Amino acid sequence: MSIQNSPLVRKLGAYVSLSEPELEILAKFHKNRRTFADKIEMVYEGQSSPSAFILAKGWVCSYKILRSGGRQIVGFQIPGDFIGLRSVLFRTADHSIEPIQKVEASEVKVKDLLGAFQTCPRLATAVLWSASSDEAIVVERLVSLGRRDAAERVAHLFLELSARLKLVGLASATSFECPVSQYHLADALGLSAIHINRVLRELREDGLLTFRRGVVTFDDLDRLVELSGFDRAYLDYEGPMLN
Amino acid sequence: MSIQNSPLVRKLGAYVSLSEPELEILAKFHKNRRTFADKIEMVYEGQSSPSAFILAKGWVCSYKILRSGGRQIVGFQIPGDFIGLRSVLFRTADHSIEPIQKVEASEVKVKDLLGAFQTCPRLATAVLWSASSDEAIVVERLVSLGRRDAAERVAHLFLELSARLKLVGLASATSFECPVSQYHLADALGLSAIHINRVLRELREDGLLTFRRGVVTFDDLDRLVELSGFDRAYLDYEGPMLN
DNA sequence: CGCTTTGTTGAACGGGTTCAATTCGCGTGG
DNA sequence: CCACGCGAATTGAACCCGTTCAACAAAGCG
Repeated sequence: MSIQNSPLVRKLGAYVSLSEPELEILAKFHKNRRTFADKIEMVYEGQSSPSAFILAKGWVCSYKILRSGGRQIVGFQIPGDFIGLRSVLFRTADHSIEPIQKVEASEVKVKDLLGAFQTCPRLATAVLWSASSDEAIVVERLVSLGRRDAAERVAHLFLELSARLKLVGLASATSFECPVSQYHLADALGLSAIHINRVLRELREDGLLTFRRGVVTFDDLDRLVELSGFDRAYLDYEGPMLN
Repeated sequence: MSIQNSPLVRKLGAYVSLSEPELEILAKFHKNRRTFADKIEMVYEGQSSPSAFILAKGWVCSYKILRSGGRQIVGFQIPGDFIGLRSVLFRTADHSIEPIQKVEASEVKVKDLLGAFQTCPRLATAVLWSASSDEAIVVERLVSLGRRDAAERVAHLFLELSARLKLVGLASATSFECPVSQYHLADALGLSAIHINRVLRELREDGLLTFRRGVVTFDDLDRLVELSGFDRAYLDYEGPMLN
């Protein structure tokens, strides 16, 4: 895959139009490609000097473990996403990161990243933009956990994932591959896996969506949007905002 | 107050040591001081080309309204905090912002901000750092809403606020002024105001903390930290990380 | 082919909500 | 100075969404 078509460039290019030298730097970041097996932490909470990664293939989730034993998944990352940027900036990981399936990712050193910011300020702006976009996603999930019921949460999460996957060409209008288990969904949405199961059945029987064998299919997109209060605009970008 | 002692400089300086020209730019941002009355939105969801602000005095909250009528408060901002940065970057506000009491804030234009990034890349880095710190706070609240019960949520929020207020010199070791109502707490923590009231009573009767007449007092800090699973480190910075 | 992980279903329980009513604190005007 | 009004705080009782415990089925994998 050429650098122009990599998921990362596709994403950052949506915020800031990138020039040759900037593309070169990003190309350099794409070296050091490594493979990680699923269920083995890439970063663990409390780790010092953790690495950041650019995810090239496969999904990972970032989460926190509570003393009580519970787990809260903060988000799912898909190809093109930065992983662990915050942890790198703060020198200590404030959350763990685990592949959901076998993944490929490029390691990015703090020094290289901050160095690139000095050379190409526009890159810093693009990354700030990307980080803000990630925050918008976390905020939207916060709203889900705070004020939406179980069915609304599930519908909203799948719509969010669909929108993000479409951006990097990994989802069609009504369907996408989704490698997460019902336990993942439970830990992401603040519910029990048992209840997730029941809600998925209801959504299926109501003709809203089907999640089976790692594939999500929207059976009635309009009603899903209506049910979950999903804002169709919130992950839509119409060309670079900084030229 | 000199620019060196403003809450904003105090905060950004914790991430990146700032040079003269950088301080000058920040000083310029501090012009345009405006006053806002409480309960009147400074920014409303969906607003196009909203302004960003640097909060100088008083508290505000940012929130989203759901079609169902419910409200989810995403966070409370205190003096020194950036407000609406994300909305400015995306040209459209994805949340509303409302003063909790009468506040003073300086307006910051997108153009000036992005311009400053070109001139002073270190400033872009500092703002990225600050934004990452804000995200860490949102993530921690996400964990609360997902996996902590009502008493843990309340305790954790007050400990978080205390840590942030201490950074800008607005809290003592065991007490701080907190202008929010029980309705604010409910909307921030995904609970009903009625339940917040009961939980506050329990915390008080158990000798853990007292919230009365706009003042929070920690009656037993250690047990509060233990109860809520608060990470004492997560808002602690030990000097600039970029010199 | 056996074992582990994931998915599925039933029944009892419980934390938190909702509805309804009362009280407190405090600024405002008579 | 007191009556009034209004938002915020309190309390009680019934209800419900989602949990927990327990069991079993299905799918994936070495």
